[in-house]
Amino acid sequence: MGNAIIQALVRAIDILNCFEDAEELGVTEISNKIKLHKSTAFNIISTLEHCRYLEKNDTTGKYRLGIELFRMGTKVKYDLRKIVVPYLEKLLSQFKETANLVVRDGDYVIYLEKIESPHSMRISTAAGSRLPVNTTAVGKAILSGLPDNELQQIIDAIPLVKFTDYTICDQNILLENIKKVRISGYAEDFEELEIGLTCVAAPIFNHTGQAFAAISISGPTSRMQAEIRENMGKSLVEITQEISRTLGYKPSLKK
Amino acid sequence: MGNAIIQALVRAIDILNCFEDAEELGVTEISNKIKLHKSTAFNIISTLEHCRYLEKNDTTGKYRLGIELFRMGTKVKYDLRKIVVPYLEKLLSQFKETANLVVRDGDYVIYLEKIESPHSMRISTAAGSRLPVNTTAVGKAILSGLPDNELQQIIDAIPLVKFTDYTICDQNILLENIKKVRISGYAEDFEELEIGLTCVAAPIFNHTGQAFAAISISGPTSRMQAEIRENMGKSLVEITQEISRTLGYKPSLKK
DNA sequence: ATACGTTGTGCCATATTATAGAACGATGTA
DNA sequence: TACATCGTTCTATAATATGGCACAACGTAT
Repeated sequence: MGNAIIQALVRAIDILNCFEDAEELGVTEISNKIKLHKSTAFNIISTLEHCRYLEKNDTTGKYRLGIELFRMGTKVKYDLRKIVVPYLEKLLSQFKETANLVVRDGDYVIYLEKIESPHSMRISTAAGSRLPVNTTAVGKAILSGLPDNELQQIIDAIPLVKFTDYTICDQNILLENIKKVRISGYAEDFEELEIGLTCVAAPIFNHTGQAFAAISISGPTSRMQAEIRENMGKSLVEITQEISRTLGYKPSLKK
Repeated sequence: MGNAIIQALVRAIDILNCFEDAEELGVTEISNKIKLHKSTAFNIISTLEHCRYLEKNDTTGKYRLGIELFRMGTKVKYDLRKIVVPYLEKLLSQFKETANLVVRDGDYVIYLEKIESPHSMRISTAAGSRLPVNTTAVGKAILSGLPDNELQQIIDAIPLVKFTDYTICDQNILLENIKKVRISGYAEDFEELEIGLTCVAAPIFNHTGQAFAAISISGPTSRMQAEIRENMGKSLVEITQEISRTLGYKPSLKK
């Protein structure tokens, strides 16, 4: 596994990752964070600055993520996005609530796209954000579409972090919850991530039969009554089946 | 100048840059493009894949930009964005046309944000795109806010690429055009980038008195009559002056 | 003012690391 | 069947990053 990996590059990416929770960092701060000699860190940082992946704030002397990283980030093409966005727009016009597309990234889900009501339109600040798979409807939807061994493996691996009083922090309850999702085809999240926020989600399968993405509708709990959620669930299942078929999924294997 | 630059890292970024015009590339293709031995390229590519900055398409065997690059790209914080977006929204509601925020990146401008009419709302595909400074209203706006020597330097350096019949490809005409911008305070683009597209833009100054960004309004030529453009220009100048002051600009130096 | 603890930055010999050549199996083409 | 071309692995050697040391600049406390 640990072969043919260029270390200088990995270290550079480690440095970039330091900026996940901090907006601006100095050379020494970074070198402490990832246990790298100040001089080495400086060399890498200088290189990243030279390539505009980092920028120096001349007034503070510290560094921040650079414009080139932003630019290249926008170049990442997800065919999935092109395929799914029209469906999200359809969902928005149907239910007048925010529709999301997420993909699985290991033990996390990453928001790829968010179609909101016109009121708050703009580049969504949530796009690109990352959440653990157990705390969201989309996470549970994806989990429900994984084979049992992989499902168990993830649940064993991740800490069930409590976000609200309703967050499911018990493995067995989570597993039961997911079994129900497998029957109904869609997952729900009742303020498990945030008080006042309710979500409905369904998984998207690829050609190998694995759930790797999901779409959801999210809205204030007050507007998400049982009947509406059921309609949303049905629509989501219909749509994800269509998308999965587009992606080459044949609903023959594993339920 | 070329000191303390880590080459493996620069090569990795060169590889990422290969994907600007191509969505999927193979190892050999990349190694040819940047004149790197296949084996070396493979090592770097493997590392980037390991870090999820590249992804392998198992069916084609080729590589594409990865989700981690997207995710980190969204982490790039531009305070500027936070400051300017409210103004863009104000412009949109006032003129009902698309409003943009760009920053200068050497001889180019990069679109940071684009606020569009509700009709086409979503993550703008144009955000992150890069255009030469001479072909756009925003580019000319920024040029007008640079000191003469720097202005001349850029104009000498860049090729004046022809996009449409109206693109300004003559240095002298471009310079005269920019002098007019300095008087009026705002720049205009009459189908110089694209037939049917007209823009009005004004520069944003930082605390050192240099123009480093600009905002613009763009719309179909048919709706952008002289009187409207004048109103837009006035609004843009007002707004950019306010933003520049927020950023610490003191309109004392250089006109 | 002086002294100290930081900071970011530059230099240089050494030891670690990436490099590029050759060769592999797999796939596609003539 | 034979030939190209693909991605991938291995290895010795050559090239490179490393990290110790030192410096100037800044802020803080003596």
